[in-house]
Amino acid sequence: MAGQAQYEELARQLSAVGAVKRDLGRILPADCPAGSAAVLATLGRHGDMRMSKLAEILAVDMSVTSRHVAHAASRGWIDRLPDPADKRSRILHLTPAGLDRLGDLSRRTTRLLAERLSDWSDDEVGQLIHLMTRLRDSFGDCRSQTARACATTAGAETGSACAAAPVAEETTRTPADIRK
Amino acid sequence: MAGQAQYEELARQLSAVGAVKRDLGRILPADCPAGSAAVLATLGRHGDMRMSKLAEILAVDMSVTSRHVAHAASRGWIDRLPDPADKRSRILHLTPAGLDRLGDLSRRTTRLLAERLSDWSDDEVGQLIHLMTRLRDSFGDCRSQTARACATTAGAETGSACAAAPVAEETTRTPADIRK
DNA sequence: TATTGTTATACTCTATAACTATA
DNA sequence: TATAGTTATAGAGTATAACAATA
Repeated sequence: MAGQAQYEELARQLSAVGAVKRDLGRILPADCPAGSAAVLATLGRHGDMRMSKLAEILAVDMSVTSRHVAHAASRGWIDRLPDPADKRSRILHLTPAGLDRLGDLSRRTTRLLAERLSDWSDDEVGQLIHLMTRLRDSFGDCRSQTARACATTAGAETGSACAAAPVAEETTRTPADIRK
Repeated sequence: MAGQAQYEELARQLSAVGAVKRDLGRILPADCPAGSAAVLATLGRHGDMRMSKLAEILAVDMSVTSRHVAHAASRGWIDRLPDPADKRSRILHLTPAGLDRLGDLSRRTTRLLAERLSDWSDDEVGQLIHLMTRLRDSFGDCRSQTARACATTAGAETGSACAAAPVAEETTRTPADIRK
């Protein structure tokens, strides 16, 4: 465990990372906001999946995911195929145009990172990736009942710690109509 | 330097950190949004400073800073004292109430981090802090002409790399009225 | 004429709630 | 009755632009 001063500093640095994210966001093409870019990147990394699974990976409410996905679909970057096993479900699938777009996004991001981190060693970048991944895992990468599905579809995941601390709320779902 | 796959993974993890930030944001008191909390934390860490300096540290446009500061000031958490050296300027100063509030924020944040990172070693937390600080520095902690002031007021800063790559735009300032 | 700070406006991201169509 | 997904609405963060006061 760490001391209070360390936690405070970590909180500050987490807040400061926003500046980096904003910089990365500024190089995106005008018709592809960060939300859609995240959708494309996630599908590119983990393959086809359902809305709920995507919402879980992105750790945002499904309503948010739905909007980002709708935008990407309207541009023809992804298809929302029917799920033969459940007619309520939709299988998200990257189209060739989506792959193209994703390649473009990758090049832009890579170029900026390579420029900014030109004096970083391969090992340092690896360490940062490792620690950030661990951080996300510690903050409940696996929440609620859908947690089991974590390692199912995404085989080459990051080695998440699914048995960590219990998390109160459920992230990918909103309370639903509990009319008291 | 690192490879493209690493940069792509780093970009994904940077995006994913948003979930952690959102979790931290959820434990804030209702009258203190993240923007105001960042203002208080920065003043608590670096001491009194001007608007422009604060905007630079937060790496957001000064218009944004102005709004966050106005909110904090309206709650009595900070004073905007006149700058004897420049009547256009204002010196931001934490009030006793602001210090109280900051203490509260610190306790909330620390509690959550301590809970989530209970299985992290002191050293691991330190490494993450180190790498995130370095990341922010690499992304132009010091931009534009105000860069010189970086180490002036904040002595115990983080050892930023002020002589890094040249940055195109200026972050704490908007184009101003260039009526063509 | 340039700079400091403020304000108005617009856009993105997010969560909550209500709704549909299935299960 | 519960779940998958959609949509409407509201709140926060940010950037751009225009403005006021001062340098």
